[in-house]
Amino acid sequence: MRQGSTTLELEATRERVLDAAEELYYGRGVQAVGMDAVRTASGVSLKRLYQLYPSKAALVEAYLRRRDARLLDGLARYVEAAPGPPEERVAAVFDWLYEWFSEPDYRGCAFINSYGELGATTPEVAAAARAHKEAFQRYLAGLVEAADLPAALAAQLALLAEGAITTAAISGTPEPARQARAAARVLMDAARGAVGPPL
Amino acid sequence: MRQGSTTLELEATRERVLDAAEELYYGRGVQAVGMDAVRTASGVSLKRLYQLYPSKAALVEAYLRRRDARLLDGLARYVEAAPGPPEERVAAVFDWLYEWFSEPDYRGCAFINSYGELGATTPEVAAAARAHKEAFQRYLAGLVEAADLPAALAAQLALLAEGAITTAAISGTPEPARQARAAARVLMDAARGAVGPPL
DNA sequence: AGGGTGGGAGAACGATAGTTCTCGTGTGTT
DNA sequence: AACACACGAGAACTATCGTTCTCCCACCCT
Repeated sequence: MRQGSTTLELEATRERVLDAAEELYYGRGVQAVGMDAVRTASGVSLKRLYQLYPSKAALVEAYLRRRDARLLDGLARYVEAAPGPPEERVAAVFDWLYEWFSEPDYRGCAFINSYGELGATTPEVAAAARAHKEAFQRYLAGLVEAADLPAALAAQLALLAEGAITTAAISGTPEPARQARAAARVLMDAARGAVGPPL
Repeated sequence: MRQGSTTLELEATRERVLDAAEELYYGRGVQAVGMDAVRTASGVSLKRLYQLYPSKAALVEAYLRRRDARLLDGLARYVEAAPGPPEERVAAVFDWLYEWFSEPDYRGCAFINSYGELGATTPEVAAAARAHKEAFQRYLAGLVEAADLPAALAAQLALLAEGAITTAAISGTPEPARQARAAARVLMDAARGAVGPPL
């Protein structure tokens, strides 16, 4: 424990590793990326890498955990900054999606991708995907409630968002965010028009 | 070309191989399944396997091609059998989804899963996913047009369906099909109410 | 009946990946 | 100044996988 081993530097190295891992895993898929690629991209030696994360599985878990937190934080910050009535905040979710889809390296939802790749063989990955989607739904449900809209609307809006996420990835255009936003507005208006039944 | 080599038997063996490959690839992910597992599951020797499909990539392509055809055929047959006005056929799409999601081994859309796993490294897989989703959208667009609904509705209904597909996979329940169906009906009603603008 | 051919089982081969080990070097401590 | 430790670079080890090869048996035709 001489030099470079302060807790702070350790944490900074962890971040560097996660930065590299995230870009590689998200961009190419988890299985397609070896530990050596993470080492090269991060500039952290294999030895230190395995000190920080005792196995690739642990690194993958950390990648998903951080991505979950960052995505939801980013969404919340974006929505919080959106002006207008609560209903407008719900619509802002889809604007956020549009910006996300427009990023040049957009390749869909890391959790859905990981689920398809590893969900069947690695229960932790399946659990991470479930947790992430549940957290997203909870957040949406909060917005829906704040807008005084029926609770059942949240699940429907989530479906639109999820559909937009995969459709944008596969088709390669951010347009699905717009279509989802328009559909969301129709659903909200309809729910407003008749508060009780139409679900 | 003696025995067992008639074109018919060849085709039957191909189907056996594809049956095994489909179950394994869909259930565990493509990368997680080796050629040896396909050989064991199908009972077809490695030599014959490589005669029928010259590489794993070729087998994967055949798997996706057949799955594409079967899914869309199954959907079309289901919808065609649905009684009622054209609008009811659109709703039937979501009933079909519900049945699909209820299958015990349901694990989401093979194309989305393959895209997440291999789309970045294997352009053929990305293309297959795109083609499949486009075909699905085209089919939906046909139903929407037959129901005299605005064309833009098709994309929105597709988003609901896609969202339901991944949400049902990750959450493990078929409920998203119901929620999507309800939302679809609201969208259709709204489009009917005001034929031109609300898109 | 006998030989040649097709086919099956599984070994073999080369590549890749996850993980660990070795070696050399530089640095802080005594 | 010398030692001890930590670290980086990369080899090494093991397992797995895609693909091919070898060996052998059984069958069909003459």
